[in-house]
Amino acid sequence: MDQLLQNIKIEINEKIFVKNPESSDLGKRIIESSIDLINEIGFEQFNFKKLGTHIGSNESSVYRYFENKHKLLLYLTSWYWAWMEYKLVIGTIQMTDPSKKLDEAIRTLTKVINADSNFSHIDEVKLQNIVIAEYSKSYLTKEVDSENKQGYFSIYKRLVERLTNLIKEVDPSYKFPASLSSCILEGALHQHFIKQHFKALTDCDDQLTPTDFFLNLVSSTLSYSNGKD
Amino acid sequence: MDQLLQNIKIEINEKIFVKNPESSDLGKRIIESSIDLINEIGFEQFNFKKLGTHIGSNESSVYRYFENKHKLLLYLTSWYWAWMEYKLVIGTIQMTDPSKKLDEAIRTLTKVINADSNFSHIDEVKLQNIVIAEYSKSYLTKEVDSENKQGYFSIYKRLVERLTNLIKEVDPSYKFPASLSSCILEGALHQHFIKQHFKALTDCDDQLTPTDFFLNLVSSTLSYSNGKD
DNA sequence: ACCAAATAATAGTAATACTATTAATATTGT
DNA sequence: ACAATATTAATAGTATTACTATTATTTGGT
Repeated sequence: MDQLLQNIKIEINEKIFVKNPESSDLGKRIIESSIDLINEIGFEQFNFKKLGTHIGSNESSVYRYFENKHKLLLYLTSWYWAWMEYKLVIGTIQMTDPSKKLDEAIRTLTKVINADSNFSHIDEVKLQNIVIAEYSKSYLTKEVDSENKQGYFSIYKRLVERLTNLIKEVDPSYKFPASLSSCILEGALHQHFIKQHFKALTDCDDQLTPTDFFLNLVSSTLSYSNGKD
Repeated sequence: MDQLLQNIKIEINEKIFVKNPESSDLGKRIIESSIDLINEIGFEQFNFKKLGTHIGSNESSVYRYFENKHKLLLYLTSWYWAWMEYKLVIGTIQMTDPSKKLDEAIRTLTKVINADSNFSHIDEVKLQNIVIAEYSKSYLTKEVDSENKQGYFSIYKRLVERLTNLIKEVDPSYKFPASLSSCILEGALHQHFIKQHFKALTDCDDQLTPTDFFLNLVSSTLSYSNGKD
């Protein structure tokens, strides 16, 4: 897959950035370093001055790429979800059995990224940790409706929709395909977070994973018309 | 229940506040007004200067009650979860059938608060909206582990645990009681949020509610040894 | 070598998140 | 009633943040 990914390009809504960070070396360093820094000190402590220092450049140079740190977070998380969507699509494209497709999709969307999945300048392991710890902050704002209208969350929404459709294919009679889909995506992030910080609130650890939990949940909730279960 | 609630007192971890807001009129006005203000302008835009103006008092007076706005959010959300726990306990105490108890618990924990549930100086409808929109921000921080150690999240954890135990009672063989419990509590907030802001990501609306979704999810996931289903 | 674009450096502003000090007001004990 | 004490309000000030504006310097293309 690494080779494949070398050649694809992840497209992010142009309104999210002032200047496309993919278009220059400095831009790429901004992305690379912001992932490092946010992962290390958290989104609240993170700012463009610290980022400037971190990349041996200047605060004002960062502002030529992103209006503010909120937009940068939207960029990073959009990139993550676009990458997830890509993995989901290529991982299930040749499958015909709906239940196997759904199974594979859930695995892709809920598992921990392993260190060697790296390509280009983006460290996906760190990026996933950022998404786990910070994604909610990108939409839990007073501006959510206007930003949603501008399409800032469209990649994530498309991904939820894809999973919803896979659920519908398996069980067209199920009443809550969209709710289940959003619950899996958001719930997986939450389970990953609490398995790190509130161990008593989950049964998941490195053996029994969030993937196991959601596979079990889905297989017992849906009526599989053909194939497995 | 309103009468009952008049007489109970919700106890919050003393480390969360500098001076107990329940101990004075100004303190109560701080709580009352902060709920109004955060609900209105959101947690990011909210600060103690605006709160001071709102209660016809001074910024520095607010600091005598809470170190910072993060602590105030911890106070408000702790109060909410304590109140939820209370409702859950008194709503299920006289029940004997585990599956009916669980059913009632899920209803209590996932439904929308209605306007007339008000008592004292706290507007529970607004407070629930705050919890839906802001609760995640109280623990998605770099300080989460140390604050957890200090017991700042103990009420919420106890509530998840209570629900976990109800799940275990219904189906002792189920492998993920804690994950399901945390998933319901956190997922309900999420479904309420997306039904307001990302309608395409959920099947829930005012007819088909998050409560319906989670009741269905739980009843199909657990094996009910006795009673319903 | 020269021009344009990109980047870096510097400075400055308004707002935020506080702290410290003092003044005014309420509450309590005798 | 009145002094002592606690509480609250007002004022001022600081460090940091989240930017904007201006100018200087570097870099790459022709």
